[in-house]
Amino acid sequence: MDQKSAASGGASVPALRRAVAILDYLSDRSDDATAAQITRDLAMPKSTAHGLLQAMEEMGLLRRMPAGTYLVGARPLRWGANFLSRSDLVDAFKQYFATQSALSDLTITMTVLDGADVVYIACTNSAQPLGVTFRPGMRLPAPFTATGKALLATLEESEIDRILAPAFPAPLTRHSLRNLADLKRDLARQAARGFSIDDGETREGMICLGAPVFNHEGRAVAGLALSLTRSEASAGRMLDLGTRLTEAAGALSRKLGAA
Amino acid sequence: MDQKSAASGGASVPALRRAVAILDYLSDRSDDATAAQITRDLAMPKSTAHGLLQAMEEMGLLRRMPAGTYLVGARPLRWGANFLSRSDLVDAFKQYFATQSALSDLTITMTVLDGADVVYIACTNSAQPLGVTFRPGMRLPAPFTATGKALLATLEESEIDRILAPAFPAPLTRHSLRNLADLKRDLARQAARGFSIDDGETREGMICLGAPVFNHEGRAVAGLALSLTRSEASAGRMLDLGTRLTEAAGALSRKLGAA
DNA sequence: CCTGATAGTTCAATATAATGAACCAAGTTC
DNA sequence: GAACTTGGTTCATTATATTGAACTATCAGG
Repeated sequence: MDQKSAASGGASVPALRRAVAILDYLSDRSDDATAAQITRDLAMPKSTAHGLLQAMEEMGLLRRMPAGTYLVGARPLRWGANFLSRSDLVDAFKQYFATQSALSDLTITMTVLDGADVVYIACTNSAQPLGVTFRPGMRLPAPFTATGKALLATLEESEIDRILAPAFPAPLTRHSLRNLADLKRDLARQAARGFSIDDGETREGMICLGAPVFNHEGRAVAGLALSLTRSEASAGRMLDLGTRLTEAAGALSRKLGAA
Repeated sequence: MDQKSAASGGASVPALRRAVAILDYLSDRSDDATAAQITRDLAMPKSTAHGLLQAMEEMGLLRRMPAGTYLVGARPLRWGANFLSRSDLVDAFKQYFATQSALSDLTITMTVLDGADVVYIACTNSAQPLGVTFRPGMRLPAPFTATGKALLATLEESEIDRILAPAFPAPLTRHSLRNLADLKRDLARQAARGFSIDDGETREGMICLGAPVFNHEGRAVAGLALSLTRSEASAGRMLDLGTRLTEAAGALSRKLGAA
């Protein structure tokens, strides 16, 4: 997607950057890629790609199929697992929503903030198709998502500026907020309302309600959201769901030791 | 754990190797690590570690806590998720065992082969403690696990030699098989029996039964196992569970399109 | 308050990895 | 079947990242 050119100081470590780019590239595709495609699409010298792919395969970062195409390997799995196990968030999520029949068969997601993106760490996908199927590991720009807004709203304004001022993300739909000023207005409305709303900003026709989950230190550590189609979203239903959502977020926060 | 010194040709890409080592190191620990610890334990030059950690944090591979310690970052999550979503294995596993009350509250695991290791991709952990809690992303040497043996048994002998002849893994317990010849004898017994057994080879006091899952091409793509404590494992129970396990493996194989 | 030790940062020299060009293999088209 | 295209491999050169050493900051103890 981007390749911010190490504006700050420090070493460049180009091999590592390239490797990360390859893994991201493969994770974006739904099929496997040949060495030539990778070389072309990522615009690297042929021999560089060659050596790198070989090394990455040897390390288990990549898997070479019999046909000679490449797939993401098994090694990163444990890193991702470690990231998830570092918090009780996912466990708390699963436990809580296993017992909430009123919210069953809804699309509910939990994310954490990573730079200007939210990363999905737990999801229950409803049977009703939304145009998006949420999966752990997915990322979306925080300003266009309900969870992202819920999380951003808990930050100091200076912090928001630090994260988003350098580059506001490109819009995903024609409803996506366009700049920092719009976002701040939206966050203010959210404060008055009690939960955040993403109305078609991520995906045309999808509405999401979001609320933050706090840990024992009172820091917002995750965003909780539920998603539905525009046609399901009557004003009354949304108010009801918004209440249930903030309750759920409160319950999860208490589970994590928040006051 | 190991750092096979690129015996084959190709570029070394030391920065990448170092980064992978750091991520592995952090994934092995249950707490976060300071820059100095990483530098020391991984025996890198101070300034190298400094630059690398900085770059890795910037890329989202690492997360720097307020205290200055490092944790695995969010970026690898999507790679792991992509690896899992590349097959229907995990979905098939969850669907199948959601409907099997006879096997409920058992510790059941599914792995794939990655070099000489098995990598756990799906797990249900029983309430009874086994001394190990299986988690996706975990890896263990294939010759000491029931799933690993089940998978190795489906390979040509030449393939087994290619994988294990260079270096047979170090034993985990005093029951762990010691060499390739022992392993091959064990695989022969398994063929006669219909499922594989790990009797305390992974963990003292834990017994696992394993069977392979085949895909539509007839290739063994995953190993399925159930684990119990030695005291739970009467001969009769094991035979019963072994039968159920092979049934489950067959059902999963059919779900994946195997004949 | 001073001293010593430990952690973190900077920078220039050099060992090292990235790369362009040439080479080989395999498959396609006319 | 010959010429062409495309994908994959090798290797010497050079640009560049790694690293040792010097430096600063922070902290604990006497």
